[in-house]
Amino acid sequence: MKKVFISTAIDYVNGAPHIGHALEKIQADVLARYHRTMGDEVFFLSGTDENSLKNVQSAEKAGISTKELVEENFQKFYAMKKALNLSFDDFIRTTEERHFIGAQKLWQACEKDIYKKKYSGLYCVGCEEFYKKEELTEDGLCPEHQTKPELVEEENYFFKLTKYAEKIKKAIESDELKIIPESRKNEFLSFINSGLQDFCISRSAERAKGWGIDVPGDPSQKIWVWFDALANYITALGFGSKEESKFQEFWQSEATKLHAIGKGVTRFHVIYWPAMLLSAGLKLPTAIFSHGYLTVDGQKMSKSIGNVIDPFSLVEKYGTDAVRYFLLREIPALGDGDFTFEKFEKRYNSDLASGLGNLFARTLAMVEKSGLGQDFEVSPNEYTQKEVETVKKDYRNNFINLNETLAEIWKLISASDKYIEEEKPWTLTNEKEQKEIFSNLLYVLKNIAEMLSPFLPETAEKILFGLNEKNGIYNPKKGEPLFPRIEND
RNA sequence: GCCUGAGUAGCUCAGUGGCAGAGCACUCGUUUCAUAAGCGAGAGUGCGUGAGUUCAAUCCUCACCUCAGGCACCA
Repeated sequence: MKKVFISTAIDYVNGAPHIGHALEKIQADVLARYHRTMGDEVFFLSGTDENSLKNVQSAEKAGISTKELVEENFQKFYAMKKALNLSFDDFIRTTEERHFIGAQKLWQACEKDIYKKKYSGLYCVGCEEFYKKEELTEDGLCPEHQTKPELVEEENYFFKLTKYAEKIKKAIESDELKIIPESRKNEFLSFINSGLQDFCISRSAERAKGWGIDVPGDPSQKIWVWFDALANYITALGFGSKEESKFQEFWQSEATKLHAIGKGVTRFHVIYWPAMLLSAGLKLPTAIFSHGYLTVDGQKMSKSIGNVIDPFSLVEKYGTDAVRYFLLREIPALGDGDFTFEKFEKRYNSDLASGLGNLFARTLAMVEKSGLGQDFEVSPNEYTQKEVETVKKDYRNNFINLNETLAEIWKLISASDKYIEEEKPWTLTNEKEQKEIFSNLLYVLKNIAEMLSPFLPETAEKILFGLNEKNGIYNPKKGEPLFPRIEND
């Protein structure tokens, strides 16, 4: 049995989740469910990143404690699990003790590559942030406060990234660390070739306002959030704790280890994270699945434009599987995509209501009306079996391109509708002929449901429940429409 | 500014050195097993711009334009 570790990015809890967050979780969920259906043993992880300084700032703005803010927003992110039917095996918050312990252990494991260095930069007291010259206004002022930033010098810990450049490059080149999509691979190879520099992995506790994880042995410094955040993937598995069996099983083994992340943070996952792991003498992830971003009506989602789409209200209005379907089918798995209600409803009506839902309904209705629907023994003909096998093959080979895989499944739906039209089974009186046609249709529906189960788990279950099959014997019963049509006036 | 990728029907995209494709949307026809769903037909003439290579370019080369991404401490 293959072991598979799949993670989502851990979200930054200074606000509520939007549909872009939902996209990534759903994609990762599909991959996790897919591997389970293939018989693999899966550990699927998600979580929240709670140690960022930004949380401290957001809490101050909101006039509540950082802890309160983080707790409130964690709840909102965690709620996606139920709303979107996500099958996480574990959910880690970086403020949990197990994470603190593990992150500090990881730091210690990297200690030979960590050194202190003075760092100076332009610091805006108002923002409590360092700015680069380019980020300032033309007059060299803070863009937020229009004040002149101070030149601040701080001693921080740095990590010897340079030491691992070659090894990382080789891992990427050889696909030992596979970057999906391939197009990003070259981007990072050229990034490495342009020369890496050591990076800063701590900030002063004062600047962090006491929020975050202490640097082991130096409480005047906090671990930089990225070093801390990346560690979640292994601290959740018990790294650094007394009970490391999951860590051994799913990380330090030949297990597939895949991180699903947004394209904007790919660098941290293909360069910094591997370097940290190499330094600590640990295994590297095997694949980075770097998805694109969502726009709404062609525009970037932003609070000021007011076009942020809330996944919860979408689910409430259209249902979990409809939301999952739209995001998985309309948005290229590895590219950017656009959300509009118009597109959503179009997809819903044409693919789900008129396509899948209608095919299911008409098939069961026909079988029911024919009177053949009891203890129906299904034996599909060769042509049908072959057709299904062809789709299944593509399904397995190209699964990662989730939107294309769905399109492939839909070809079976369309073919079935054509088949029904050609055969017109309701006009037949010959029972044998009818039986053959229904046999083929029920068989296709069952396979569609099985292939669909990672994508639309509830719908797949409903279809299988309706087909009511045991050992090739079906007792179908028609239920409520899977996806009632959306009527707009 | 530099690097990479992309620019094809209303929309989303596939594709090939030799008469330009699919799905959705649209129009017409048709059917009733079905969620006013299905099926068939049709219209759409479009390969970013300019030049070059070639018997022949949407596909190759060059330049340009537009867009997206990357160019280190941003979850």
